[in-house]
Amino acid sequence: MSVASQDQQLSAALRERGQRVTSQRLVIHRVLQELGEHATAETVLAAVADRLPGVSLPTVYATLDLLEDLGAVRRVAVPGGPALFDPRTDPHHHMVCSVCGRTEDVDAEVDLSAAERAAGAAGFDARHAEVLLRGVCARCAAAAAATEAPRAGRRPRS
Amino acid sequence: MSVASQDQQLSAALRERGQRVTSQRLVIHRVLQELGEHATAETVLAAVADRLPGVSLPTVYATLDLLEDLGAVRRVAVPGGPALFDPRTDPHHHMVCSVCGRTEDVDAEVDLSAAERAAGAAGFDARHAEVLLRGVCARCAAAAAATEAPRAGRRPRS
DNA sequence: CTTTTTGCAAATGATTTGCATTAAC
DNA sequence: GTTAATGCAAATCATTTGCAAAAAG
Repeated sequence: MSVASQDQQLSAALRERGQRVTSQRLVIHRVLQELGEHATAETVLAAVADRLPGVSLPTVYATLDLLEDLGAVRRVAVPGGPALFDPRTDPHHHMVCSVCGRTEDVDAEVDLSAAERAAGAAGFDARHAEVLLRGVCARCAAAAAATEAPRAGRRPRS
Repeated sequence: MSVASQDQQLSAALRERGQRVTSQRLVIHRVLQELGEHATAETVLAAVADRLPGVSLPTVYATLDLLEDLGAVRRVAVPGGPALFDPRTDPHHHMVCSVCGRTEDVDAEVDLSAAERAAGAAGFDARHAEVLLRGVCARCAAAAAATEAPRAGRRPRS
């Protein structure tokens, strides 16, 4: 899909909700698409700053929030880390490394209908479903094997 | 399982790792079991305070962290909210209301092996997998229907 | 006795809010 | 013109850290 047509779609969606089409919204949306990968609000701000001097973090947050609401972006909750915003909106899953926080996509066919049905039965209107994996990434596993580190007291987040 | 035997298990696990068995650790563990539902660190602190005057939040956090590591507790990442600690360790899933943040269990049989395999192929050692549903809970859906509220500007977390 | 845990106070980091100004419509 | 959106600075909230005192082994 072309950049122009993406802008079109976003503009249309905004107008339909009676919200305004601003350069910030368009640029932030584009930039996240171009990044192509999960990004924190800070990262988005940095990437946007070139093209739109003076953008503020609050605006980035507000816009990402809005885009999530519009279904144009998916928020990935990383336990104990800043939120990640994922430009991919097609069905896929995530794995999060408990050690370093690294978050990556997992492409796999999983039938989530049973979970959606159960939620629906409880009166919950599910707008989105994904699998979340927690564990240790290859890099950290290797590092741990090498270090064979101590383990005590208050544990650092690494 | 009796409270005493749970204490035993935890004590054994701690000793095996060369860590100390303290009353804080035992009580926090017990209390979370007794709460039976997802709780924030604050909630745990409040519940623990009765039986263990003087406990501090840092200790609660450190202990919940440790319990998670031991597999005695599961941390549920709620996007844009405080972390929840779930005493249930048997396989189940979660749904989070995007409006009020309410988080509930979802019991459903879902085959996650495809996702685990995909992660493993990427060198990721998955220690845990669950389905995360995001949407609107029954209560908030009803409230929204009644209010038919405005929608603009920076959006409150509600 | 030695080393880990704890409590306290203070720091940090992410995200949100108040408010005056600017930009959309 | 009106009203929503933005930028800025300051506030808030969750979580973590430094350090000396207390407790476990």
